[in-house]
Amino acid sequence: MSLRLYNTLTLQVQPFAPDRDNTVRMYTCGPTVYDYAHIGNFRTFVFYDILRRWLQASGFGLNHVMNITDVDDKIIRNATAQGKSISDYSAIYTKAYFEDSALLRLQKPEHVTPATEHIPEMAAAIRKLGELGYTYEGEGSTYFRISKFPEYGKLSHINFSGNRAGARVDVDEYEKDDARDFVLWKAAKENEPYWDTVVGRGRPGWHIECSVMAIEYLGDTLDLHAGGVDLIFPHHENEIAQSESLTHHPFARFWVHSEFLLVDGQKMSKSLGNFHTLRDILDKGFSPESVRYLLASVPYRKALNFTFDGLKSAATAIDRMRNFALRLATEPFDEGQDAALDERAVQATAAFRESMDDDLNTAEALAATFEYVRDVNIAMDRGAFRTGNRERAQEVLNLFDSVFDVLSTGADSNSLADDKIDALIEERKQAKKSRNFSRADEIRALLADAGVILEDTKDGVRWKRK
RNA sequence: GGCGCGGUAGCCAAGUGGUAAGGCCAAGGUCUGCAAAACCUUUAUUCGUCGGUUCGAUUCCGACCCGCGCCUCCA
Repeated sequence: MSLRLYNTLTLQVQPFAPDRDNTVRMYTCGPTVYDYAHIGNFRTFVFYDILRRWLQASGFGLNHVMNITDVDDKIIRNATAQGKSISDYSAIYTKAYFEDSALLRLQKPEHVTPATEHIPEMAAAIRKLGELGYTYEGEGSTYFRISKFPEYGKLSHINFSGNRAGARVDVDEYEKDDARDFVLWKAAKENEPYWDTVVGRGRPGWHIECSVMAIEYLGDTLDLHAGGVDLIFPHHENEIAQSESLTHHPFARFWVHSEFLLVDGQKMSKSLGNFHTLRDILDKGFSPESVRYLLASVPYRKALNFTFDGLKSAATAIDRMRNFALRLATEPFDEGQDAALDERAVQATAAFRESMDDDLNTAEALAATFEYVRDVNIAMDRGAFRTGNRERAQEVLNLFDSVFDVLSTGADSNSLADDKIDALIEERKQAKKSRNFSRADEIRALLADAGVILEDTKDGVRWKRK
């Protein structure tokens, strides 16, 4: 079987493949850079990364666009409060976002597109929508008239009949004809940043940036559009309305959405005191790999309950996997090749692939990997594992790590050079030989302080960095 | 009120109309100068509750209870 994904548009799991030339045209809703991204944001961003990696593992090329929302009410408010320009302000958090992303080993999309670098294109699109009769103006702002788009609600599966109200609902602090209508262009207000464009002086509404940048970089129809479930309505519904009114083509073939992250069973909020940024978590001594593993281990369509116990558990699980990788790399196995063990590796690979193909079932893929690790550990213990089995075993690990990417350590190998470590291990070996165990333990402790852990095995000493 | 999701061992969590993956934690054991690592054994006769369909349901249907999300900015 090949990759199947749950499509919010159809409410079904469907076979996924790009529409043409084997390249997936995908768009994901990126961060709004008004503050440090929190762990909930990263749940979704890690999901994008897992999706990217599995699309690549499935043999597809990738053309992935992610926006950076660098102009919005919160950015303006915070920048103003600090006496900064919005670009100076948002630059701080854009930079922080990419630092955090690198720590979490998130692959960078082929195109990262800041909204403020595409204002003229947005204005042009809004003007075109106006020419096509989809918009109206009020007090210098431009709105999208939902009543002109009969399919509105097809993504969120909301039936809007009888829900018209006609009341003027003040949502974006501007007046609208219909509660569902949304703002495409906001008229400049006192003391707010603005752009002079073909649709007047002001700034873009939120939704238009995604439509315009997606179409500019990827064409009228995307293969895949992703985001968090909270964006289904109204954001993605609005994107569809704008885009399809503009191009008269389906905007995206697949819509995939990641579920929410809860903290200690509750929605994360600053008032509950359960609001965590990645930085906060790392400051408590957890590794970025642990965070990545935890966020990736729960399938994306299930709500993920984040706890620090869960993080500890993730760290231990990673250790188990790393210990296995170390053993595979360093233990001197007997010559030969065990056919059954190679077969076991092939089977593990197939199980892993089948799980990931099944709507990215990471929990099951993990189980397939751990079962394999246990079986091979057993084989190693009883001497059945041979040098000739290394290659296939390594392939299993490589496949696992091509998705989860947690095996390599954070690499602060500046602490102690390898040859220094080897020298100390040699000294300890001599100490042990002369039964000077206190010196041997001293060396172990010394290395431990430097983040190096020694393991005595029947085949000699091996070491790893913590 | 409308729409949707979920309730599986101490915790996280997969899964199926045929009798419960995996990870973490805990206890005991093998190995070991010590410490690790690894392995073994033990830990849900049971899958929110109550009914129904069925030879058989955790898996299908209904009702109920509980938790959560969206409907307004939000990953």
